[in-house]
Amino acid sequence: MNVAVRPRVQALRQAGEVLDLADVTTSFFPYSEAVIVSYAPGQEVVGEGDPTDNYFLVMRGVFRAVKVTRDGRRQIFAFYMPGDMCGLEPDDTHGLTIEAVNAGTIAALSRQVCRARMGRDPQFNNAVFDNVTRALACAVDHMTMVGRSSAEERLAWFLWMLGGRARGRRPASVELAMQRQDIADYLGLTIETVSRTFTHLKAQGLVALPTTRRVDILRPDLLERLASADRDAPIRSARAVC
Amino acid sequence: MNVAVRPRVQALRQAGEVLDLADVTTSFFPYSEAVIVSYAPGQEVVGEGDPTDNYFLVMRGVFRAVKVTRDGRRQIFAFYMPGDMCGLEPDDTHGLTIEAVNAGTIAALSRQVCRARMGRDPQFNNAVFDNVTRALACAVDHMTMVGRSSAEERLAWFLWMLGGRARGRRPASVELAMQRQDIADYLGLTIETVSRTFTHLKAQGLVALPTTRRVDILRPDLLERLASADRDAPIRSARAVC
DNA sequence: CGCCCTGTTGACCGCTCTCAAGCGGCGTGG
DNA sequence: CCACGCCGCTTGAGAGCGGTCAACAGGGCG
Repeated sequence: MNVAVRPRVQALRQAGEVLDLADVTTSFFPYSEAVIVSYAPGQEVVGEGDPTDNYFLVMRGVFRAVKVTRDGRRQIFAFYMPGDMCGLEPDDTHGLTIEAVNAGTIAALSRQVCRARMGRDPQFNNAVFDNVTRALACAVDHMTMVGRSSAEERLAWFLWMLGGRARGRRPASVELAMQRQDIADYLGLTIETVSRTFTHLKAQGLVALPTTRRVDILRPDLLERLASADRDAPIRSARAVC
Repeated sequence: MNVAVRPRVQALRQAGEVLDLADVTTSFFPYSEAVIVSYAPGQEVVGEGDPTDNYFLVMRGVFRAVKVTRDGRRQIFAFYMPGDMCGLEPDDTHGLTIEAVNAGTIAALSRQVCRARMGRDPQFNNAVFDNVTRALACAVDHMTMVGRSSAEERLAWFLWMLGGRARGRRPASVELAMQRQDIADYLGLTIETVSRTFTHLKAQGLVALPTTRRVDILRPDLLERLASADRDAPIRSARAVC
């Protein structure tokens, strides 16, 4: 585990590896004590039940928020990408486990310092508040999918959402940072159903899979139609925390 | 629709109709312009797509946050009780419809004034921030149930959660403010499955239903075990009533 | 080459949905 | 007072989607 302090933030920013939102937020860190930590794939940032000492800001890579029941059932609540904040809990222990999906870097912010800063700095407070309400809005869509949609619709929505999070225009191809089990646990399905549904989408000509981790979107129109069980909703901001 | 202003808050507080949390929050309203509105059962507070002009604080009654797809599928994201804030959206339109489940009263707070006040008043900011992160934490459990549990587990969890929201000790009996369709849409089930599952829980002796709207919890131990999505857990003592 | 890990495919089963009928409380009106 | 209709809820029969269990495929790597 690679631990460093402040200068790392500058280095990452100068390297252009950090997205805008992270950039905006990190501009507030000189006042607190951000600890930058790098994680290997699968490594745990915090576990369920750990004390809520820190809030986290993703700098690089993809992280996942996981809830595991005692008998082993697993639900992924969100994937966090650069610029996303996570670990904001109401109580003094974490209700979720946060893990690195692949190699990534996270900034740990003292919860206490963070809260104090929120009280003093409206701009920072707004950024955090916006992040949390955005996470809530995303959870609404996520839950509607998990609760009310077919496997095909869920996967289409997932791919559509990933495409929407890219910078700039919606890409014709999305990279899957996570493996099938993570997708299944995010969508409330089994790994077999995810696999079969990919096959089905391929057979219909909606997507192609040059590799297991890359999805070419051949028919964005049809994919979107499947994805939007709610077609009236305006397309959410591409930066939504999902 | 009954509209009044500030004095109504005082009246309600003096009448003891408002819970502590609402009370704490309303103490900040003299500085903003709270508009108190009463709603009849089923009445809409805001609809999906409406501009995000206000945040809302439930004063009395139960409200629901609903997402409806074009083809009529319905998912309830949350039930709000006195003291809960809702309508906090990141963007300038609501992503959810908020409706009264039964007769209730809500305080509408100008979003702009509210945000400004959050920037100036750390105590108010903390109250709001706590409310939002709590909503997130609740969504995690909710999603885990919808995504990974059987109908029986979902309903058990729902009843267990309602019991946990009561003031003081966990009650032996809970009142269902909402009808079966709302429970179904909250849990991602159909009304028939909810009904059958109630029957099943009755047959097992876990609960009794003196009326369709009241549930006596006869075996809290077994209900909790079902609710905690832990099929492997040993059966706890029948006398372990919280 | 052979092992391991991830992903795919197949066969079968069961939970929940769908469609449909029946029930019971309550308000209305004769 | 009872008859009637409405609405919310329950119950039943049958079907289908996705879960479960199991075998297989393919790529990476020692």
